[in-house]
Amino acid sequence: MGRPSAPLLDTGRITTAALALVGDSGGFTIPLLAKKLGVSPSSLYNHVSGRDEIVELLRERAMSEVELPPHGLDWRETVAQIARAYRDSYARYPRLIPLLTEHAVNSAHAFGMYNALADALSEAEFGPADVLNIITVLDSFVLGSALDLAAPEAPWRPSVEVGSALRAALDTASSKASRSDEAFEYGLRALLAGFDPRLDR
Amino acid sequence: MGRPSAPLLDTGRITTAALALVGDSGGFTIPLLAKKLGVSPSSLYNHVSGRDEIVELLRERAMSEVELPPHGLDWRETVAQIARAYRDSYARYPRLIPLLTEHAVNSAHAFGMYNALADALSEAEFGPADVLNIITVLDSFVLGSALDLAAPEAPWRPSVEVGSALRAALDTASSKASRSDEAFEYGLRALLAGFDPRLDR
DNA sequence: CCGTTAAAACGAATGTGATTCGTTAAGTAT
DNA sequence: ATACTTAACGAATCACATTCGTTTTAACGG
Repeated sequence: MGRPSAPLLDTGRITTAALALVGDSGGFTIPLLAKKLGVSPSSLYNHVSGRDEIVELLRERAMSEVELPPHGLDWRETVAQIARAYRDSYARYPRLIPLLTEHAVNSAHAFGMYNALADALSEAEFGPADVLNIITVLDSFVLGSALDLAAPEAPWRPSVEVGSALRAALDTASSKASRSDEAFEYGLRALLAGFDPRLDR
Repeated sequence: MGRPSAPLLDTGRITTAALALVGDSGGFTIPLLAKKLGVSPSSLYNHVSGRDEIVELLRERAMSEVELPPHGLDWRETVAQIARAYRDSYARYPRLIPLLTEHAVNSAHAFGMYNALADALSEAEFGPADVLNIITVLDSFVLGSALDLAAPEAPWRPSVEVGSALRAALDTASSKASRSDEAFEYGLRALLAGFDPRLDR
């Protein structure tokens, strides 16, 4: 076939197609991706170094959808908005999260977010150690919540040995997504109430 | 070779060897596992249905190491001890977590833990909806914290665009493990302070 | 314009991993 | 003893990620 007049591929198209694959089935393989792009698997390697780089592109794409709130808000409001946007960006592609857990984070967008958090917390009365702890805690909580949302069905429909307290709790659950949403808000509220610049360590 | 006088394999030995593989390199493949057990890859299929079942065995093994605290403690103490034990069981094998995120949870031990949490919270003044939310939040936070611990090195050594607040925060960090430990305790304290039966939704 | 270089596609080939199947030999129950 | 099951093996299959050599054509420098 030789070189085409107009390139068939670029990283943007690869990223979009890969994200669609992940969103559909979670099954993201090079052959499937190539087929979706109407191209041979080896052609991809003219644009990316390998599968891992595609995963990084997906992370960056997801993170780029995190909108940072304006300056000047109350720190609680800033933190809450960032945490929600961060979690929403993962919630949009739940099947993406397991892929992202396999490698380190080096996302430019992620650091933009960390900067915004650090600035807001610093402008409140939080010291540097608290700032780092809070950012780490938020990161863990958001990622964990996204994983909870991605969990494939019924971790909440056990077979045996459910006590009355747990059963009553489970019976309050509606759909998985809304339960996960509600728990995220619940935890976020608890964290914001629990973070306090005056408790300072 | 034919059938050996004494069986070479059982699920316990398979689990132990797999856990050792995961702990060493994170690289857990059937051929490597077979080699470690001194056995041919296909022999494993006489004892487990496939790779996924081995992953489930690993989850169960890790969860079995979670020791539940005695009854009658203050709910904060109960929750704190369970959360720590839960997180420690993952922290012991950080490279295991990415494997576990790929499939649903159906762990018997996990339900024992959920039961203990539900009982303790219920004996305090928490209603069923709160109980479910708190369990979900704890689960997310623990899993996210374990993921943070598993993250392969320097998500905290960025290349560019670090503001002064973030830089100051990063400069307080010691080793990765101790930073992660400290953040976990910090977040746990915040959550316990933020959970309050009287705020009741 | 023309020739050289680099880009971008392809197909074939390699290596690894997961799984299946047929075979063999040794336990186990009638 | 005979029949059935268990647990090992090796060979074979299939999928995936990646590399390489080849081809065609775009882009660029004279």
